[in-house]
Amino acid sequence: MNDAKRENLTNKIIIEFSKTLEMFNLNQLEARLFAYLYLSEKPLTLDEMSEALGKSKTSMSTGIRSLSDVNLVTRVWKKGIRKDLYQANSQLFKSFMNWYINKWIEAANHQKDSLLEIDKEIRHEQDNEDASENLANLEKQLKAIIQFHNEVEILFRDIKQE
Amino acid sequence: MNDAKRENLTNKIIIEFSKTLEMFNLNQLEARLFAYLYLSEKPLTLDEMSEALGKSKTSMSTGIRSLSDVNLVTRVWKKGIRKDLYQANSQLFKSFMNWYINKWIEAANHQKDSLLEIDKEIRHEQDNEDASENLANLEKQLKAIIQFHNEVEILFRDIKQE
DNA sequence: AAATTTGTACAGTTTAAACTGTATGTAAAT
DNA sequence: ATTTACATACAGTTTAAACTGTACAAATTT
Repeated sequence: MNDAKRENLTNKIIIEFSKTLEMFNLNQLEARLFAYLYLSEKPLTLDEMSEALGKSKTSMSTGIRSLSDVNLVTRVWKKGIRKDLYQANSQLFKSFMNWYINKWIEAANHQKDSLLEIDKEIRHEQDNEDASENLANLEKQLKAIIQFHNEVEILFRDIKQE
Repeated sequence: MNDAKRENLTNKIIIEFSKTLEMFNLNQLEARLFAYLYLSEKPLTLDEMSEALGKSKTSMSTGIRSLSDVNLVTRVWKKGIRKDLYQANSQLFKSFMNWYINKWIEAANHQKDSLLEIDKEIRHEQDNEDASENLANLEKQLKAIIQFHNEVEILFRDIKQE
């Protein structure tokens, strides 16, 4: 009956930890997966995770792949073991912040570029204009939105250096 | 045919801007709603938004309510107009960052408290232990998770002051 | 080489989120 | 006081996300 106690405590931790992880835009499965993996002392196989979380192996496969893609989880080799083993990256703060901040910078930058393209289009439109219409206001708002993207990008770049 | 041109440009902006807004955990409707509202020069009614975004008035109502709840959108009064009028808060960076950072701080803090409760439970468990089991490792990991929450909270508090 | 074990692609199902139309209570207008 | 116009609660529907089981290719074991 002691294993049950331990499992109960583990579950409670997973539930709370997951809530935070979901704020990083992990979906529920990914969050639980990471949390469980982190709490485990040793690397785990897809089958073990499937068993523990009560979800299909396919789900584990896709979930682990997502987490690996963003470097939150690492595949690990152990001689004599055929199955893939995975473990959570142990540097919680560093791993998550690094990934998240970069995601923000990249997104802000990319969308800013797209918006600058649109701005170009507007200005071009304003040139050969029949003067019947006024795009000036739209462009003014657009400029503010671009500036917003700039500020977001700068903020996260600053955080990156801290 | 000039209105069509303008609408086309507006749509392009909305699409790009929305992507950024969704990174703040707005859902698609909320993002588009805010973007459209921001681009509009004047406050809009639910019916106007419904018409413009091609979604039901009920959707507008719930979407606007969400945005109002977090202070991204404000209700506005104009004499002689019976319908509710809404406008986007014009201080993009300030509004979004303020809201988002507070959300993070609150969440990190709250989950940290829950985790501390669990830690208490574990320590209590360890006392009247039949020694048959070892929760030490679990507690070690839990401590690290709590520390993670601490660091997240501190980071966002720092950002808040900049 | 044959047989077994593994991860994952894919089609189909289940579950949850998003959305709509009707109904209702409230406030303004007549 | 009656009528009209409005926002939203709610039940039901549609759409999208999450999940599963089967099948298959790659790798290992026999």
